[in-house]
Amino acid sequence: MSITLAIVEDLDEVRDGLKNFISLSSDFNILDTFKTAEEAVDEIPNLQPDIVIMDISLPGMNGIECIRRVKLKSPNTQFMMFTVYENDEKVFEALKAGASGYLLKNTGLVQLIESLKELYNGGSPMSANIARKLLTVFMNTQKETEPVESLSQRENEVLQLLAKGLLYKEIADQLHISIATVRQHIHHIYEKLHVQNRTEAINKAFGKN
Amino acid sequence: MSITLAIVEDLDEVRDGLKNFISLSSDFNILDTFKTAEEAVDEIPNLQPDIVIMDISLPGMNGIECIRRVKLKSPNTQFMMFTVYENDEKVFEALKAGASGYLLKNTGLVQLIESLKELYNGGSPMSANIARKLLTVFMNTQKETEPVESLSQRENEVLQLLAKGLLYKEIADQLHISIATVRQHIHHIYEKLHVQNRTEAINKAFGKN
DNA sequence: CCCTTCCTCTAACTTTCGTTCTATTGCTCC
DNA sequence: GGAGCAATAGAACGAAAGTTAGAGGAAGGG
Repeated sequence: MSITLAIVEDLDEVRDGLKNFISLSSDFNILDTFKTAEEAVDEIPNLQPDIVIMDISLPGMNGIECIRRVKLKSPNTQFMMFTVYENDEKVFEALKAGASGYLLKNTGLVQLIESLKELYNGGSPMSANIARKLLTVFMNTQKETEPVESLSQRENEVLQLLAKGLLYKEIADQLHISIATVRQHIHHIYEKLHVQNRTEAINKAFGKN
Repeated sequence: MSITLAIVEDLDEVRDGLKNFISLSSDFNILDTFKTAEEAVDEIPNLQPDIVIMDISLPGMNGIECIRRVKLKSPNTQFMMFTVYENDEKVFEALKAGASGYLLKNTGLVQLIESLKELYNGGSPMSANIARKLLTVFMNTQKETEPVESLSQRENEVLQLLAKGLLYKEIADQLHISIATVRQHIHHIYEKLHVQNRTEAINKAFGKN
């Protein structure tokens, strides 16, 4: 019941170092290693490994695009990023592409072994710095709705019609009030929701984001 | 330059075990330990520790509520959850309350020491299972709405930005094209969707109504 | 090679949106 | 019996949105 692996890493020392160290453990079986994303995309679907250890910076196609392509033909394979990249863009792009683990290259080899097992068992091992980035995004999406002063009855009615895409004039006619009043209500709605226009108000009011 | 700590944990063996083990390291200075959240809420603000190790299940007030209250009066303190709870609700509640680290109690003490240092240095160490939960939420929030067919690739891109409430100018900047072109695309979008304005287009494209 | 589609752009509009200021009425709360 | 708020409204103005007409380049199919 050993865990099958593939490694994609262009630097010879790193690739060989990983291979040699991991091979010491009987829990793992390294099926193959690759120097380029292109080779990996061609071959990994034939191997269907449990886990691919993936670098980001590779000559030609990068590791993130490599994940996208391999994943299509090897859907049960999990990807462990192992890279020096720590900037938000790369991290989030890799995770969106389908990486389930993300370790920085300063991670110890013993820790890497442990993390591979955790990944195999359904966890998402990641360096603390990476996890913090993810947590920050989480906090931003989950942050409690700030004390938005609730809209008045009339303002809610206007908002409903506004969300349908009606013109101010149509809203005015439907509610039997003047356009000037509609403008007033809408202005208040925008103030209370802290937005600048119709679309933002709709998104905010009906939790789209 | 040792890291100051407080521990909130009701079980004597666990609390003492943590205290004794961590005390072996000169990197840490345990200021005090607490058996209940109530005591912690009263005393921790006076201590202003760098980190609080927090259990969730406590007699009386639970650890999550305890974080919320302590955080108000000790804003620079970071919270490391150390608990057996692994269900989504507790995990997310704790993170939302302000925990920056989350370790399950099966974590080794050596690993805990390491994680405390990472937390102090701005990371968010968390058990792989916890990170996976966070990653799952991330993936759900990041998935894009599927493209509306009949619209061209470019028109779909414009529509996505349009739906966020961006100004024409902002859309133009983001796509690196002129405002005039944005107008063209949007005009075509409206034609194809048989609508007259932004809001109707959004409703039609993303089956609101 | 022509035809079509897509993407890009200029230019000159009209219409609608959104802001700001002011003001009246009616209601409630203390 | 003010103080405060919700709803109403007019007026004037700048800022966006949306329309229309025309045109060129790139890509792909018949």
